[in-house]
Amino acid sequence: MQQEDRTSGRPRDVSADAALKSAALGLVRARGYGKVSIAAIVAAAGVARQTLYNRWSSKAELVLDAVFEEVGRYAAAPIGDDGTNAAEQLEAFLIQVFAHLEEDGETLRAIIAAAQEDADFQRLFRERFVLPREAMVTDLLRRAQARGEIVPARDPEMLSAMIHGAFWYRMLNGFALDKGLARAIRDEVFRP
Amino acid sequence: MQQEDRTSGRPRDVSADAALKSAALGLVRARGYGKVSIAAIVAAAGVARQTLYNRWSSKAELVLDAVFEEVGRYAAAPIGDDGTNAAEQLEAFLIQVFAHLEEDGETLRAIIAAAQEDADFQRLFRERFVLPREAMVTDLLRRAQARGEIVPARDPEMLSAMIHGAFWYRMLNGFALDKGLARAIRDEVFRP
DNA sequence: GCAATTAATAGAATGCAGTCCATTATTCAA
DNA sequence: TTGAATAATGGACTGCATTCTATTAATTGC
Repeated sequence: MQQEDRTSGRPRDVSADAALKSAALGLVRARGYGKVSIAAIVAAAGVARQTLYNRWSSKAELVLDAVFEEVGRYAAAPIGDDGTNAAEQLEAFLIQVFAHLEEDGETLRAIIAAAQEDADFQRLFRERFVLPREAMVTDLLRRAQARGEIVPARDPEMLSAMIHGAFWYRMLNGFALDKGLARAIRDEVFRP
Repeated sequence: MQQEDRTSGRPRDVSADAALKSAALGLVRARGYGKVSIAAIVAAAGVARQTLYNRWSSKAELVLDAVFEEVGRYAAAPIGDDGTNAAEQLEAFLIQVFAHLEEDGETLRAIIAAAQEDADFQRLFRERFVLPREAMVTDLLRRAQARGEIVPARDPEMLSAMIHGAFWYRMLNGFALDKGLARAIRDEVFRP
């Protein structure tokens, strides 16, 4: 989605944006990404096919916007530095993420797949979705390191990649993401 | 690919198998998975389209066979327990894997993508490719644990998932896999 | 009003994976 | 030699994402 202010010409129908995102969100959650066609989305939104492609350059981009605009709220704010220690914070974060992925995990897998087939989309997804979430964990670990809960020798960036990697790897290979996994990751990161 | 011994009927043309795998391997490495069509593969192999689908049920299955039959040799044998310690063994394993992925990383990414869109293929890929490689690292870590190089409290399975996860995550997000990454993973696993 | 500009629309066109079909080929068993 | 079984083949067919085209609609500056 790109915007630009023009001085002449017919203006964009702003309601089409919301109609398309809403249609995409509803259909993808109801039927699954692979079962939803562009034709179905534009029919549900009541717009022409080209209207979609005037705003997004692929189905994956639209769905990224639609599903993860709402999800942008989940874990969008940096993990709060509440009274608990970093181990508790990390486990709580993972439990929250896994709970959301019960709803949207199939869509996230489809989006990761789409990113492998389209370099532009890969970049968009990385900047808009992946890196911000990676940074949340990195920051959590850095703060913990500053407080002495993690020894200075460890590398928060590498740890964050290993944490995210662990559940991506499990998810992409068809395993469920449950509280046991959250606990196991926590225990490996904060080993005694 | 499934086999069955029959007592009558025209036998499979065994040369078609090799011709198809060879054509797929050459084309995918030369042009990239996404740029190679089924039509191009069967034309290069000199067989009819249906002949391919008599043997494999999708392009992804054929390419999995074609590319990773050869690669089955790379890191196929359990990591040798040579004189070195586990940290060295892990780093050497990762360097070897990353070197092979310089050639076939794009194909692996395409195969991971295909696995997200087809549950049957996901299972095949997991059993034939993912789990054996995961087990190699798990075994390495278990042996190291038995020798006392890793404290008993740590979980080799979780560690192995974090190790593989770390480079999958990096690879799927468009980052290069280099010796620096191998070293960083080693250092995090065998932290002082 | 009129020209220029950009959007929305319906529908056709393209390219590709995977399926279906009719025909021909090869083998085994009787 | 013939029939049953299965394979190979060429080509048609389906479903889908994405692009292209021609037409109509809404806007601004004159």
